[in-house]
Amino acid sequence: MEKKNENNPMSNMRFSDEIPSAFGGGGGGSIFDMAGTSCEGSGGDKWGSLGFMDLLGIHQDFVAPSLFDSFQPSILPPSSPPLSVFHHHDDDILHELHTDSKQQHLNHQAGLLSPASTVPESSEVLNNPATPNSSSISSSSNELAANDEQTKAGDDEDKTKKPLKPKKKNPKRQREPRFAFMTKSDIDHLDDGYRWRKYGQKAVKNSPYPRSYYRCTTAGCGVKKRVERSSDDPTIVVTTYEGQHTHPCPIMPRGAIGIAPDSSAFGAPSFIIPQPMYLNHQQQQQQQLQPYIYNSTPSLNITSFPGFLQEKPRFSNPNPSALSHRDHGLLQDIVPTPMRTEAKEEDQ
DNA sequence: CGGCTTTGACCAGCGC
DNA sequence: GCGCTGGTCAAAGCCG
Repeated sequence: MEKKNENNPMSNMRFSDEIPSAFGGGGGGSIFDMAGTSCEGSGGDKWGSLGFMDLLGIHQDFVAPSLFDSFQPSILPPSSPPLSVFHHHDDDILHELHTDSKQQHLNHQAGLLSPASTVPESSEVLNNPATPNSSSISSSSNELAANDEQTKAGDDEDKTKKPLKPKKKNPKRQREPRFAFMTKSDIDHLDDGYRWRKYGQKAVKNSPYPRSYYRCTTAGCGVKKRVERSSDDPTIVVTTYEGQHTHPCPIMPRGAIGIAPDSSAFGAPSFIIPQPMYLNHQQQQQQQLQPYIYNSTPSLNITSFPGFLQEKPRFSNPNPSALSHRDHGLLQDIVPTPMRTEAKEEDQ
């Protein structure tokens, strides 16, 4: 297996709710380099020195404060860039992934859109409440029935096929909220302080890079995460968390202020996702010419996908105000996704 | 030996 | 109904 995450310097991270699987449409948006630090997490032993929890810590130090501040629409200056952290509550995320760019295009054509119009999915999504039980872990009578059928079918074919397994078969598969971010990094699997076990890998359509599936190894914790690389930019890694950890992070990030484990749904910090702010065309072009880069550390970039909004309080920063005094300027280093999308459109 | 990754197969959902 | 694709399972193999 490619235990390639080692010795990797911090990378650039981007936050988003979810990213188009192939990135084809151009995800991406805001990017700002952040200070990179080596991993303090134990996970580093396996997955390298990159500690996501460190990243989180960095967020505190550099990003989170401003993000948190900025996430408050009311206090966002008109020119404030869109936020970079998003999460999903369902499943339509996939749908979004595939339609996101299209939607953004439409949005852009419409000019400055209201966040609501930008993220129709937010309200469309199934929004199934995250159930205590991991959706993929629980079993049901349906499953049992399915098992029976599978078993029967297996009788006929298991000579040549693997024995059928009791797959989950929930009528409406409930999905945990999701939280995704982009990371510009050589490292595929970021160390976020939790322990993950890879349980699958799939080729991604329109992308030469496979998608890996990980599950939190802690007993009873059904959090999953997907990791894939952008086909457009192989240096960008998309990590999507799904579910909530039912346990505290094994490795607390240094200075984990405001990132309480219990409020951290995905092993990621809790953010208040602001309504994305869009720049007008001119602004976008300007920013595009001059990408925003926060140079505290040249290695960490965070990109946002303005198409996503958060609406669950549990993701809100426990104490945004405590951070509000910090560094507002950083937010302005975020480049809105629309820029990229628009650029692509123009290219075509 | 335990934990993890790899990998091929299977299942479910969705679009056509 | 069919095919495609995403997501998951679990045996086998690897590694410390």
